[in-house]
Amino acid sequence: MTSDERRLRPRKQPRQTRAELTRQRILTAAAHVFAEHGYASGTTNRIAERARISIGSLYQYYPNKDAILVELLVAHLDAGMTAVERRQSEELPDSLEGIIRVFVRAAIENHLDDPQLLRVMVEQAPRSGALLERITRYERARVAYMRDLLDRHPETRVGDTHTAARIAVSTVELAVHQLIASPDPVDLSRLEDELTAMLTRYLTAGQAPPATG
Amino acid sequence: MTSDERRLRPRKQPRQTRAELTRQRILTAAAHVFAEHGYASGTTNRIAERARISIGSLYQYYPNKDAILVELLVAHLDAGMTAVERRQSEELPDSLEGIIRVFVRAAIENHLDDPQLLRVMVEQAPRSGALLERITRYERARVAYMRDLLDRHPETRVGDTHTAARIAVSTVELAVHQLIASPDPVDLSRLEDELTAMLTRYLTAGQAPPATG
DNA sequence: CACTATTATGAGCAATCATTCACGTCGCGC
DNA sequence: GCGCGACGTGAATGATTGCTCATAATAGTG
Repeated sequence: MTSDERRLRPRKQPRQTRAELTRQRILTAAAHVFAEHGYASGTTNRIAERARISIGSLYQYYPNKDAILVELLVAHLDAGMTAVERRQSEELPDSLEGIIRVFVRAAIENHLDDPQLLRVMVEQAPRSGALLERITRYERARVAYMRDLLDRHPETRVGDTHTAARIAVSTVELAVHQLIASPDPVDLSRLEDELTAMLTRYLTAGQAPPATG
Repeated sequence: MTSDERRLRPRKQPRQTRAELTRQRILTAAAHVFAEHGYASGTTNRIAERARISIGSLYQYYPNKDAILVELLVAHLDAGMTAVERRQSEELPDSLEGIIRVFVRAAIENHLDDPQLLRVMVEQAPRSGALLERITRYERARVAYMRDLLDRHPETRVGDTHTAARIAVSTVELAVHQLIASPDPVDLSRLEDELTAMLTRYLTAGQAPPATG
């Protein structure tokens, strides 16, 4: 067990259902509070108040404030990864455009949940070693997955699939994030179409797939 | 004068050169401190210490901590806007690709300065009314400028130039930001080429410009 | 030099926050 | 129903922070 893990893990494993419930109350309360006040002003006391538990109980399950945000973030990252993988294996699109569209759609849906919270998690999360490493690992996994898709697909027309994958992953993630959280949000289906078009044309070097009206 | 401006403007107009120098010391010190510690931990006392002035002097010129970051950010935004406009009028590229490339290059150069500080400014800046409105205004100006270019250019092949401009501006800004600040930064000239290619193919619907090898 | 406006100082205030700990309350096996 | 460990409580603590204000130093002017 690293010192980081000791600093982020729950201090106590719940043994009664009562305890598990309290843990959950804390998490949902924290999600609301962070989304509304940001990380710095999302105080542990506010979280406890919203969860209707005492501040002491909060510290029974989370050793410090960071650990709460980390748990929320990890849950979100996990959800994102599994969603992409599940959908890719479910929908099995043929064309590269279809594959890209699945990616884009997954990203959009992943951001609909609670854009405010997401913003806080991505931008204001404490950049401590453990979390940073975790995020980097997810990022790499996504890029590797994308690169693999590109390498296998015959429509791909880019020289360096690694760089292309990085650009594609970043672009989807960030553009969706930004344009949904914007004060004047774009139309979602249009966003999906445009991003899909942009990336597809980029990755296929603008060559239309064979036999398409 | 709005209440926001009263809250962000310097408390006192410098009348002696000594004062102007102090203001400048504060700004540069703040840039370093924010870049190194982030906004929350970049305390006013630390800034004063780094600037080698007393904390009291700092508050002679900035009514509060937010105002310092705002001044840094506004300076950056101004530099970005004028750089794009200047270069567009200097280089006068014909093809849409050339125009896009100028955009991309300007964005990249704008980010080379101090990526850490930029990150803090973009992500952790206080989302107070005045600043938010200011950022939004700049964003709109950039989008409008881009849209105008698209509307005028014969190679443009997108239906909704407004949405396309929003996506293009966001993509360039964010991807450059992310990929330069990454722990494993991409090669800059490659980034320029790839982003230019992606956007050009998107905006021209993948149709190569006439007479190009 | 003397006088005033401008600039500089830094100890200290008031507020906030994360976290602790000594003490209750509850659930469950016997 | 008793005893013990699991769970819950919240006033209190210690540290940090943004910012003020009474006072001192300095520059400009005659």
